[in-house]
Amino acid sequence: MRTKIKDILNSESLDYTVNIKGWVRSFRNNQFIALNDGSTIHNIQIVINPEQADEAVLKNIQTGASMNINGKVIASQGKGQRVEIVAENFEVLGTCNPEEFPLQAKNRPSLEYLREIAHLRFRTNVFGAVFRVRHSIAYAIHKFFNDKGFVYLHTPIVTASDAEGAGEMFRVTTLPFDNPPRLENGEIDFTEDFFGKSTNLTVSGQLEAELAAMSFGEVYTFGPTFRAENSNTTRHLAEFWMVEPEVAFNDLKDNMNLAEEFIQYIIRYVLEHNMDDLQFLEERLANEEKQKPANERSEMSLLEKLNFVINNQFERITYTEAIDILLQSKPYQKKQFKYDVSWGIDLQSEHERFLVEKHFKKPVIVTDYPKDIKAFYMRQNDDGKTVAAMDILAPGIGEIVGGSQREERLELLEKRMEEMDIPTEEMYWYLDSRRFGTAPHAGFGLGFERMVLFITGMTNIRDVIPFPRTPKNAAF
RNA sequence: UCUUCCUUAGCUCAGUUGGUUAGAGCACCUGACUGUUAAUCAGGGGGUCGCUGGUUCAAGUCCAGCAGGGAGAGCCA
Repeated sequence: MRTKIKDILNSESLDYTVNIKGWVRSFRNNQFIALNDGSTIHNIQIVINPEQADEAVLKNIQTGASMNINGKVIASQGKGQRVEIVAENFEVLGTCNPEEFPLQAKNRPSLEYLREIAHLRFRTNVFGAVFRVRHSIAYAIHKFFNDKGFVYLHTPIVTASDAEGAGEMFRVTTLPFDNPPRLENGEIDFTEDFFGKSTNLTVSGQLEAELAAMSFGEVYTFGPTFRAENSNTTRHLAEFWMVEPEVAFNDLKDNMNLAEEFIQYIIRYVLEHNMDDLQFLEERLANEEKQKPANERSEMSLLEKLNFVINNQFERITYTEAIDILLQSKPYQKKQFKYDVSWGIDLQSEHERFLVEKHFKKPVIVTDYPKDIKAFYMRQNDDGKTVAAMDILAPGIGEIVGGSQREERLELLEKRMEEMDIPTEEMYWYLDSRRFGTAPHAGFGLGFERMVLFITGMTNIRDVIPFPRTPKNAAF
């Protein structure tokens, strides 16, 4: 029966026999193996007697090799660790040629290089920590909603809905791309396609979630999402995971409260369950920041930032107030913004960063945006100019949540769809939810990887998903 | 897609105003040592300087194109 390294390190007991299996991180002095099994960021030290070992076996104890070890857990005879394992017998299960294996203990591979060997990068401390934390965040999301009585809804990955306008879509088809069937006017005949119509990968499960919310009251989705945008940034992926709660009878304020509670819950959960990994990631971030000029370094360490977010309420301002703050800001008056500020503009990155990182220095919820820069389904406010939208902006990440109260009034929704050229006939199923027992409701979407970025302090979204899909890259 | 920067050994990087045989640290290999902590010490091997073309007596170095990557912007989560 295999014992996990995490359990040995967490246990107070000594002088018991264990079997452990894992991968060699380093082999020192022909005698000391640092072994890691992924259960924790920490290694355990295995002490072997080189005189008892076959020389051929000894030679195979190389960085990256997998081993099976039986031995006794004892108080460490040396300094640097509390316990160690004296091996009684051991074997190398899988060898690892050091001339070919790139992850050697003393190497300092860059994150960019590790991205090119994403199939091996799990075996590093950084990615071990990141993906254990990623797992915890995913689990915390399900636990949060489950404990509140939400129903987890699996919305379709292949959709025919082309209406939402959340971005460019990936087409799904079985038609031969070199010679597709065509109509008389030359257009491709999608009635011949697998689904009998043009289909794409989903860009959002929101519209389907709204339908289910009209029965269960509280639902959430958590699944892959695809955007075929040619986005090359540290915070965009072509394939990413999104969480979308949708709650009947909630208004915008309820929606904000839910989102804030949700984010704080996740952070609290990770602080409670992944402190070892967070401490390592905090150190990693501190080292990365040392490379930057002093004025670009963040004022808080990773753990300080996370504690700050759970201990302080998010700032809540309306779009109109945000514009006023920007107009009165130093960078605006000194003409340091690249983009002009006036009521009606979409906030640019530089504006969001000023509000979040300079002015409020904490997460900010901006509400009630002009209706012309937001989606058709958002509830129209009485002023006739704005909609009940809310975006949560996080330091270093930008928009981490986008949500709104939805337009539940059929006539107003139909009118807005017509204004925005959304085909109402095709969307009859969506409009039916407003025809039959419509109710006020609200929801939001949280970018899962952006949340992982925020919590781990990593700076590139490609380093918080196992195998990133970005323009020109679908390796592994 | 736009702007900008980068590409030299397995990894991280030097390489001067263009000038002989392109360097360092680590990794790797060989040997020594054996309570080490990114073990240490001595020795050794390792390069189509991203690719293609151009300028020049001479190109890692200058110019152009292409490819890949980073950062920022747009779009958004």
